[in-house]
Amino acid sequence: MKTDCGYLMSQLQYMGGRIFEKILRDSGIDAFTGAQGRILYVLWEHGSLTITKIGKMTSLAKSTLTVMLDMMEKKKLVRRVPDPVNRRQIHVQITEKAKGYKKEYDDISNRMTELSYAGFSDAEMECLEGMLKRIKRNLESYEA
Amino acid sequence: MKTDCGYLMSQLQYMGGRIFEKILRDSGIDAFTGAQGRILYVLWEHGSLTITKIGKMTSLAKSTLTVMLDMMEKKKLVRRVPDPVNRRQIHVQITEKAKGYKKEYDDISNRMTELSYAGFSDAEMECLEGMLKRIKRNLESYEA
DNA sequence: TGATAATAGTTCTATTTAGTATTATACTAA
DNA sequence: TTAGTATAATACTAAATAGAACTATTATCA
Repeated sequence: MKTDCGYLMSQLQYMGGRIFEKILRDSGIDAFTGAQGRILYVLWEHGSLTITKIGKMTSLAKSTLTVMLDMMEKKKLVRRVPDPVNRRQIHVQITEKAKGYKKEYDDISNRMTELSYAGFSDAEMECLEGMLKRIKRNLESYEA
Repeated sequence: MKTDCGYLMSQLQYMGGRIFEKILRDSGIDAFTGAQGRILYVLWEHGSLTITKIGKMTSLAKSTLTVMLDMMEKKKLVRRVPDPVNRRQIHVQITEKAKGYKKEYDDISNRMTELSYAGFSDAEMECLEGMLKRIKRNLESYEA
């Protein structure tokens, strides 16, 4: 079947990204960007993770993360701690400073959600989320 | 309602982008990239468009398009033609060379669709597409 | 054990994306 | 008609993203 879903999702990504960055800045947050927020998102949840795990959870490539984490370390949002046992691994720890931004970020995420899914019923949102998860599984099994 | 749809869509974007680029390269196409393909997509349809219109159709910022079109012009995929009447406007024309890639691109798009939406019924795809369009309208009315 | 493979991260390079400021042109209204 | 505003595109800067090649470490197994 012919569909434009892929194209539509790109567009939502561009627009949504611009809007999110703007709301962040309008809220006076200059400590981190939207992209950095997506990495913090998994660290707010887990506190400390290896880079490989962050890659799995965010779906970002590892070379992307090296760069992002460099920046975030410079801004004291995260800390790299080598694993004493497996010396190949680096644990990325979230700092107290970054923990302090969680609430504000959640508020902005919620605003973004309200704005994006205006007019959606709960059932529709669940339906959408379910389908996105299925697509994710499809892509993951292809990439693997 | 709490949802992860935004986060999920970012992830699909990252994974899907990597996969698409890889399929492009594995298909022997090095004349353009996935991002450039999204711009060609609207030009294959319309032949010639002003930069502002390409921005509207792709949802890309105009400063993004200046750079992308520079590259695509260098690769002879498009041509910039000033409007003789309104001298502020530039018409971006697709070249014969770029037209020749349409079929291959469509084939790859179709493969990407099959892979992404494996297990989806036609009704589900239409449902998804409808919801994405609604989100797009919501974001557009916010950005305006 | 020692060779080889696998894993974890980084570096380097190139592309993509967008905000802000700027230039040039067109439109509008006093 | 000209002053002010809106529109169209570019220039400049900075960040985000990923592939390929690399280093270092750990695991495997003949």
